Amino acid sequence: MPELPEVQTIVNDLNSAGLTGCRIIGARVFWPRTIAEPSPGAFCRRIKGKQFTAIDRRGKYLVFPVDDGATLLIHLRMSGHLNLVRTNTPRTKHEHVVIRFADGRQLRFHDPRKFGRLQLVADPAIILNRLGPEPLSSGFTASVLASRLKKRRRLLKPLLLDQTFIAGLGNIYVDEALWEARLHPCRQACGLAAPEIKALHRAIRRVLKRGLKNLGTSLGTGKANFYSVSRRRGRNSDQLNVFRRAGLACPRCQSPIERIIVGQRGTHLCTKCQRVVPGLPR
DNA sequence: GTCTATGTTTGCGG
DNA sequence: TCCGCAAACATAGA
Repeated sequence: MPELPEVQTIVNDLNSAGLTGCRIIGARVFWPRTIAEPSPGAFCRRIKGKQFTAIDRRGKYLVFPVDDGATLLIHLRMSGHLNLVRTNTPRTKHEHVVIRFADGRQLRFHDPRKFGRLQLVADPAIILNRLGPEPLSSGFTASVLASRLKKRRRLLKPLLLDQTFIAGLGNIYVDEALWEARLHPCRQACGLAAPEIKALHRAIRRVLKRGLKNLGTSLGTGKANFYSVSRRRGRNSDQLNVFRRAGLACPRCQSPIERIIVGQRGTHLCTKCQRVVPGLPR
């Protein structure tokens, strides 16, 4: 669920809360598998007495450099949330890891589906360098995208979801970007014409910036939905043009949005605006 | 009550 | 290289 705009919103919230520089007085783990490395016991011992020197993001990872040189990486996967609460707040059912700070606050990792992971590593680059370019960085130009697309024969949808191709996109923003760029999710990456690549580049950046401006996308009322720190909702769902809108009118041409499966993922598109073979009727 | 789908990532087999 | 599938889980919605 949390994609780049949602993760960045959480990072911003944690920074506003002034979490960097707070002394960590201890940690507790209630679901061991949530700690990918080291062991839960070692994790608690090593983080105790330290502090975060910054809070950052790379792709969908939250990145917390620790003052002893290690780095805490958090990946929220499907249903992870972070709650920042006072010490005396009762622990809720799905809060699997609690990090206690000297100022009486706690950062709690809440994750009903238990897919999310925390890892404390010596060298985060080993993990983060695998990721593709940051789509909102200045280095991510249309020509960078073009040269990467040219080398790949895969379909656009699964390729854009591949974090080693481009970092931070998930199902929501890929569908939105492809609609915005008028590209069918089943187009082959190496088959795009130059103007189409430019349109895709613009669309990716536009939908991510819009998501960020709206503090992320929160859908419905479900518990497995995106909330920023301490359950604050984003309002980007109002801005979605196709995602979870099957049967509703395409905002551009009024024909109904369809939902198909591409690469085993639910995919939303307008088959009138987004043609597999451009120029030809579907 | 039962069944299905789910916004992520990884690893496997073909 | 690329694809499909399963697994890690809980919950919402039909």
